Amino acid sequence: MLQHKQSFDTFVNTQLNPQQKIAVTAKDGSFLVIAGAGSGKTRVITARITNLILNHQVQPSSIIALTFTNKAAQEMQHRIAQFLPDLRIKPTIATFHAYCLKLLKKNAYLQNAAQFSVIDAADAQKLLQSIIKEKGLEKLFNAKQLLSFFSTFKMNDVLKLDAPAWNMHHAQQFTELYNAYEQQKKLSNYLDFDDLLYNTFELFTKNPEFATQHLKNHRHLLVDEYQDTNLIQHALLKQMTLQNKKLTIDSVCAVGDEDQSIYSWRGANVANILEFATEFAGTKKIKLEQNYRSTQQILNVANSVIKHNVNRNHKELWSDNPKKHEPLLLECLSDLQEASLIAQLINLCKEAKSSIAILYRTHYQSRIIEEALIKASIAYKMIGGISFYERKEIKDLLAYLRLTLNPHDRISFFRIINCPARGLGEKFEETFVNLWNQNPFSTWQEVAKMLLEQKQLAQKQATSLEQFLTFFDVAKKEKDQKKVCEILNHFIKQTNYLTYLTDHFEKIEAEEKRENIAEFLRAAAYFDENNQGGLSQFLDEISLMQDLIKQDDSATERVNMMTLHSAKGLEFNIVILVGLEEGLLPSNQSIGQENVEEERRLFYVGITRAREKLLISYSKYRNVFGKLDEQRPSRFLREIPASAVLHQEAAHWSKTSFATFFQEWITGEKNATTQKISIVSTTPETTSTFSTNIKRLQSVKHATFGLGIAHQVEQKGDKIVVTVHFTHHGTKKIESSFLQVV
DNA sequence: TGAGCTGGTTTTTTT
DNA sequence: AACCAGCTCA
Ligand SMILES: Nc1ncnc2c1ncn2[C@@H]1O[C@H](COP(=O)(O)OP(=O)(O)OP(=O)(O)O)[C@@H](O)[C@H]1O
Repeated sequence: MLQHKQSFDTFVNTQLNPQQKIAVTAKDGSFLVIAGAGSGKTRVITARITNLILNHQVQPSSIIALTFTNKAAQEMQHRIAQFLPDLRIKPTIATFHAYCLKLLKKNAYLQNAAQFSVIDAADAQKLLQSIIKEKGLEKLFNAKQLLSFFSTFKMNDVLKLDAPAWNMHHAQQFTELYNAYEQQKKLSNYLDFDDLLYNTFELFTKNPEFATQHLKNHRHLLVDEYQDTNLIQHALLKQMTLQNKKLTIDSVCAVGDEDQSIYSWRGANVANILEFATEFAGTKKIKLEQNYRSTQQILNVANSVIKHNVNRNHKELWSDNPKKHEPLLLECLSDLQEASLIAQLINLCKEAKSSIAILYRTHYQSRIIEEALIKASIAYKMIGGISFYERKEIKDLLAYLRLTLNPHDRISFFRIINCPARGLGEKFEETFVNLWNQNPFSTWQEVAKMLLEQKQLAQKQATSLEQFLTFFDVAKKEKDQKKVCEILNHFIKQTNYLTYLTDHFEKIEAEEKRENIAEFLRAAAYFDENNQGGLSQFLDEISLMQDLIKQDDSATERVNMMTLHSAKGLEFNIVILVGLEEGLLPSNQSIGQENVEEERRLFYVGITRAREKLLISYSKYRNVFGKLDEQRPSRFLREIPASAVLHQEAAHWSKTSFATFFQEWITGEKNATTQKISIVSTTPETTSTFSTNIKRLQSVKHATFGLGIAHQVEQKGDKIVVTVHFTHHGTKKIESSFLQVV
C-alpha cells in the first residue's frame, strides 16, 4: 500500500495539471469538471477515487462511481486497478442500471416483489407486440417506437413533470396498451431497464428511512459522462446526495462534455450538466483545456467539424503533443473495397492489434468488415451487437431456468412451451392464456393442471403438457441444493434440445449454437465452483451481463470493432472511422428529425478517440438491403479543410499500389521499403484475373446497363464471366468482352 | 400443428 | 441479403 501511495503521489505531482489536481485532491464538496474530449476528465475521476482511498483513508466501499455504459465502467475499473492493483474491497463502479439492479435485488423485501427478472429490449418488444396484436392494433402501433414513447411517458409520469402534449391520434389506445404492458410485466414479475431506475427512485421517495439508512454508507459519489444522464438519473443523483439543498454526503463530483452528448434519443438531457452548479450550491467548477490524448492534427479535424454545431459554447481543443501524423481521408469504390482495404492496412500496422479500433455508426456495417478481417486472418473483438445472452439458444435455456424459480413468468413460459416443438402451438397457447387470464395469480403449473382436468385437450397435447410439467417437478425439488450446471443439463437432456438444434438449423448454425451451449455450461460450472447461492444468484448475476467473461480474452491481441456510441470514453492509437456517408453518418433518421447536430457530435467523439493515427473512409457505392446504392459523402467531410487531411481516392488502385501508399502513410515516410512490400502483398487471388484486365471491385461499364462494380470474375469454359453490381440495373453476370474497364 | 412458401420489410445508437 | 408475418398444405 505504501509503495502504491508513493508512486501515486508522484503521479499526482507530475501527471496532473493544476486544475486536475484541485479536482483530485480536494476531499469534500461538490465538483463539476467540464472539459473537451481527451482533456483528462476520466483521469480526474480515477485519480480522485485513488486519492480518497490513499490520502484521506476513505473506505473504498463508501465510494460510488457511476457511468453510463458498461464499457465505460470496465475502463474505469481497469484504470483504478492500475493505481491500486491489490485493493481487496473495491469501490463501487457501475452503470446507473447495474447500481439500481443491485440495490433492488438486495432490498427486494421492501418491494414485495421477491424474484423479479430484468426483461431485455427484445423480449419487451415481443411482449408489447403480442399485446398490440391481441388488441388488434397492429396497423396503428409499432412496438419498438411505442416502447420509446412509453419510456418518455413514464418519465414524465414518475417525475410529475408537465405532461407533454400527447397530441397523438390514438391517445386512448395508447393508454390502454401502456397499462396492459405494465400489467403484464407485473404479472410475470419483470422489470424493464427503465423500471430499474424508476423503482429505485420511488423506493427512495416512499421510504425515506430506507433511503437514509442505505445512503449512510455512501460518502463520495462520482459520475462520468454527465452530459448523457437523463432526467431520472439526474433526479436519482439528487436523492442520493441532497436534502434541503444541502449535501448529505461528503462529496459529489460530476464530469462531462456537452460536445459529447450522444444519447438524447434515450432521454439524455444536456441541461443536467448546465444546471448542476445551480442545484449543488457552492459547486467548484473546473475547466480543463489541454488535450493529452491526440496529436494536434487530429484535434484540428475535430475542431473544424464540431464548430459547425450552432447549439454549443465555443471551445477549441489544443495539445502540445509533439507527435505528428497526417489524418487520412479515403474514398473507396464500394463497401467491399472499404472493408478489404482496412483489413490490409491493419495487416501492415506494426501496432498491437488492441490499440486499433474500427468504429461505425450502426451494427450492420460491422458485418462486411468482419468478413474482410476473417479473410485476412486478423483477430478482432466485437463490442455490442448481439451479445451472448441475447442468443436464441441461450435465451431458451435461460427461460427454462427462470421458469423453475418463477412460476409466474409468462414471458419465459410462452417462450419455451413449444420450443423445442412438442405439439403445443398457437391454438394451445391461446387456450392457455385465456385460462391464465381468468386466474391471473395462479402459477403456470396450476393453470396447466386446470387445463388437464378440463379434459378438452387432444390426447397428444395432454401427454405433451404432462411431460413438460415433469421436467420442472424434478428440477424444482432440488433447485437450491443442485448445481446450476446440473439443472441446465437436466433441461438440455429432457427437452432433447441438442437434437432440436440439429433438426431445425443449418449444419453450421446448429454447430455454433451447440458450442454456445457448451460455453454456457462451462460458465455455469465455473459459477458453481465459486458461489453458494445456486440458481437464483446465478440468474441475478447474469441479468445485466452482456457477455461471458472468457479467460483467454486478454491473451490474444485483437482489433476492436464497435459503434461510435460504445467508443465513448475510450482511446486507441489508431482509429478507423468507416462509412462517412449521407444516410449513415448523419443517419437518414437524424436528417428527417433535424437532429444532425447530434450526429456531428458522434463524428466528433469518433475522431477524438484517436491518439496518433486517424483514418476516415467512405464509399461511393454500398450494398443497402441487398442492392447496390450510390452513396454521397457525408456533409461533415466538407467541414474539414482540405489542408487538414490527406484526401486519397482508392477506387482505381491495384492492390500493390495501396500497399505502398498505406505503408508510407503508416510510417509517415515517403518511399519506405516500397519494393519489398509490393511483393509481399501480391496475393494470388487478385492476380488470377485470367486473360481480362477486370479485377474484383473494379468499376466497369456496359453499353446498355451503364456503370457498375465487378464483384466476381470467373472462368466458364473459354469465357470469362463477371458478376457485376450495376448502379441502376441490379446484379448481372456478363461476359467480360461486353465490359469496359473505367 | 408445423413445415414450407411467399411477399413485404428491414437498419440507428444502449441499459 | 436476411428476416418475419401470414398463408397453404400434409
Ligand atoms: N495531466 C495529464 N498529463 C498527461 N496525460 C494526461 C493528463 N491527463 C490525462 N492524460 C491522458 O490523456 C488521455 C485522455 O484522458 P481521459 O481519458 O481522462 O480524458 P477524458 O477527458 O475523459 O476524455 P473523453 O471525454 O474523450 O473520454 C489519457 O490517455 C490520459 O491518460
